[in-house]
Amino acid sequence: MSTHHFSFRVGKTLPGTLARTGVIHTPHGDIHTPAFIVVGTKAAVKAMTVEQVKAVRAQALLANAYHLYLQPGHGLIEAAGGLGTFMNWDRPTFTDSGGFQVLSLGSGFKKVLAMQSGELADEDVIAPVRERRAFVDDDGVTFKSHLDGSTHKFTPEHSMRVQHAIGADITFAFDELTSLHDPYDYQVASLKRTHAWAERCLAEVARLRQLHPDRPYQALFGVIQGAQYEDLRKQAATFMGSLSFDGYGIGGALEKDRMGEIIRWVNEILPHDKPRHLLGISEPDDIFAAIEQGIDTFDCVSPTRVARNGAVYTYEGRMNVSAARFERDFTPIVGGCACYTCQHYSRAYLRHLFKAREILAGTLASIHNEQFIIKLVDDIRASIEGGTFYQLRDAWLKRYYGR
RNA sequence: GCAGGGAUGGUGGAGCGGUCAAACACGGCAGACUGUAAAUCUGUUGGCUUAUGCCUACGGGGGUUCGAAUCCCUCUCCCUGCA
Repeated sequence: MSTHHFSFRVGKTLPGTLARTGVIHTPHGDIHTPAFIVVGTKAAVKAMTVEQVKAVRAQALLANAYHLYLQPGHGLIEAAGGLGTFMNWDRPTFTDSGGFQVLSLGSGFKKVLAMQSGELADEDVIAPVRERRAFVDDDGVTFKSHLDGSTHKFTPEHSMRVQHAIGADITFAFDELTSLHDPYDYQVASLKRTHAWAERCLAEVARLRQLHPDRPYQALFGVIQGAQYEDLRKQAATFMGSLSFDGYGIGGALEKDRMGEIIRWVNEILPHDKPRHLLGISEPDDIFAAIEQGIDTFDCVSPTRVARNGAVYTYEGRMNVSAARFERDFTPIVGGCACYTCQHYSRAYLRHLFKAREILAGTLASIHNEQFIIKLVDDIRASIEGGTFYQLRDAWLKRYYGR
């Protein structure tokens, strides 16, 4: 198997489900799936060194084309020898296309990401047009930089060129994210646009590969949209599955209550011999549901973001370690946890660091949270190999959510 | 000693007769965070009880007034000038 190519091999499967183990082979090494991919948007996992990220057994890292285009300036990472070399990360890398920013800087700017359709009022989810910093049309997305307000046009071709220059092993097609609150008509129009963009991404990548035959192979994953609608998700999986992508991302608005169901619609249709990445998900119940329905990899900012804001994972659920009740709790976050933080520091010390606004607080909490979620996914992988998936799932979820 | 200026809730600091349990900031407490706009954002923050309720509170005491953190007298302490 050439180290300069990309491949995916399915290992064990779980009868009666879409769950499977596997190995994604990339020019920078293998990823044993299911796997949690840590997020390092701007070529850094926030508050963590690469050594710390390796120590929590992260197999791969995902950065973002939008941020790396704006922040260090276009061309710098390419000049540095690519993303991995630049940031001293020698394992596999992914880049997101900037598609998420269509939503997070557009209709979802300064809003919460809705995970249930009826839960919130539209005005809590949809930003007024005048406040938005991203505007979509059929050609692409016009961004007003969150850094300096300057205007940048991202098209499918542009995103692929940026990702090509960054040099990640796995790239994503440029897509449009919608909100659960966008009307059906808009979801239809948006999906059509995302599909047109997918074909443009494939064409541009083909052009770039021909132009630079010496470069290591960069895989391209197409992204399945369609929000919470079964017909649109299936249509998306059918169309995208027929194109020559190396793998697939499942993205967009996912109703939490129906996460597994939505993923199943898609994964029953997508080619079974290609990897499937679930974009932006890491809550434990979602992870179990997604893996059961055939998801191979995840990425999510939640473990580190939540950590910087004082929340840490335990087997009994997530807790805010800066709470007063931990003032004199000299036990580790999780007894027996193998992470550096739990091996050396107490809840009381972490609480102190958060109250004292010490930067170390976010680092120690991030180490624990990343380790916790990575271990969870690793344990699930082992349970599929060992045929104990359901035992692990039921016991784990009961302990964590108390239900 | 004389003249002037101050003393406000955990802290700093507004208010200068009623709409003041008292702006605002910080601190405290609680919560949220799912392809990173965010080491961020919400809520709350005298007590009792949970109400268009009562009590206690704006250095201490005493007044004026229907009503005072706000005006007057006095005491204590602090600051700035002049001696």
